[in-house]
Amino acid sequence: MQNKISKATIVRLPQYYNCIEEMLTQGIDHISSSALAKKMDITASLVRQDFNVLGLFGQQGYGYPTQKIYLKIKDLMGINCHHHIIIVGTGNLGQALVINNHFEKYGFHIVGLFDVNPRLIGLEISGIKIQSIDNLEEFIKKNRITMAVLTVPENCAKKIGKQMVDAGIKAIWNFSHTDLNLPEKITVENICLSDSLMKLSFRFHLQNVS
Amino acid sequence: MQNKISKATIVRLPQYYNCIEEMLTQGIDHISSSALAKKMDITASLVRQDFNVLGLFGQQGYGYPTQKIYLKIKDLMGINCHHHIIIVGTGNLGQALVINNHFEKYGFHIVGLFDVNPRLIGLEISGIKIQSIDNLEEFIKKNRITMAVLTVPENCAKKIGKQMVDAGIKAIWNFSHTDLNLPEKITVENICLSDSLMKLSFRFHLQNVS
DNA sequence: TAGATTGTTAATCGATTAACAATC
DNA sequence: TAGATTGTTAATCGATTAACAATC
Repeated sequence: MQNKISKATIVRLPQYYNCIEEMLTQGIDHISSSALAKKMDITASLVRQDFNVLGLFGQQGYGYPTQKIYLKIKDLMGINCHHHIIIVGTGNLGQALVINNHFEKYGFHIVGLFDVNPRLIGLEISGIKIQSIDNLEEFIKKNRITMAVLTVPENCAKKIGKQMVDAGIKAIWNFSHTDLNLPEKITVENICLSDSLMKLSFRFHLQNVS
Repeated sequence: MQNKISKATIVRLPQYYNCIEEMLTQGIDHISSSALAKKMDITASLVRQDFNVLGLFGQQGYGYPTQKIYLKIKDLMGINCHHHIIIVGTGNLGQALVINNHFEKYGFHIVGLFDVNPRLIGLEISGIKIQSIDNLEEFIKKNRITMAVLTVPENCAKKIGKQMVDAGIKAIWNFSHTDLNLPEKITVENICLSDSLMKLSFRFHLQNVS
């Protein structure tokens, strides 16, 4: 099945998930590719192509069973089971992520917070104590943590990234504005806020100046 | 020139900017497409194609003049002049954005903060007072604000988005996890953190379970 | 001049859309 | 059965790569 799931399909996967979740809450128990496509603002053909490579199947003349497809996507994304994650860097952004806690909803349970700043170490956020980054490696190994959020400044991101991977981390949600240069088998998802802001600025400029 | 700058090219534009900025600080005054490509992990051909549609030109046998190209990209992205922006929603994420202030570096000057929460209204963050969202429309009109950051909860995002556009906002950096459904001429850049987290989870799952 | 590297056209690759037979 | 809609193949579209003549 996963012989060739394109990047473009992966981007749409969470969107399908959200869309179908909403339908479930509305009590809709089946949906056609064309109805889903309309809601997602894409073509029905693309929905069917995506579902095909993802191994999601429907029934001719009827459509796709909402509940079943929903659970299957959940399964594919690995958010049906609980993951333990840590957050490294508890500055403003790190703290905001902990407090907003979009994680729990998707099965990500925060089990550790780390920082270098002695003024933060020992503080509790949402009931979790901030530890010294000196404990990082030991903590990862001892608790067999595989997933981490990296919200440290640019200048130390590469170093800490490598440290974490050496200790056993396999996936990193990277908010530092730098490329971590890690081995290919490590899954890294970059969020570069300033790049996104510049994109906005460029598109705005193009519309309003040209 | 801007007859057809593809989405893919726009994504790379801030990356070119960062790359070339770094080179400038290193005192490199010209660069070939192949050297830049190597640094960006793309092909030299793609660099030249991108630069062509963007109107960035070099010299055969020599390459591209770093300084000139840098300033031209800055110009294209509209970050050579000062923009006044406002932040609507000063919860944890909004506050983190103000405090981290990635804005100023790119010429975005925060001139207003807004929230509904009476416990936040009147507080100052980085020297800027949080106002009631009731003042929002008047403030936008009076100060001719065209760009806004939207960091409010999902359930009120659409309403506030429309309000802002009616008052004169032309570009929105949208952190609420919802589609704003605004007219096409309004530039919207969405950041959906939970979608990004799900993408990470899926890719991780694919690597480590299959 | 000779070497390097651009600007640009043509070829390839990948992703989206269209079409339609299969079938619930 | 007739209508609806899938699953899948073929056609199109867009983006990337390769190639090379032009030229600094």
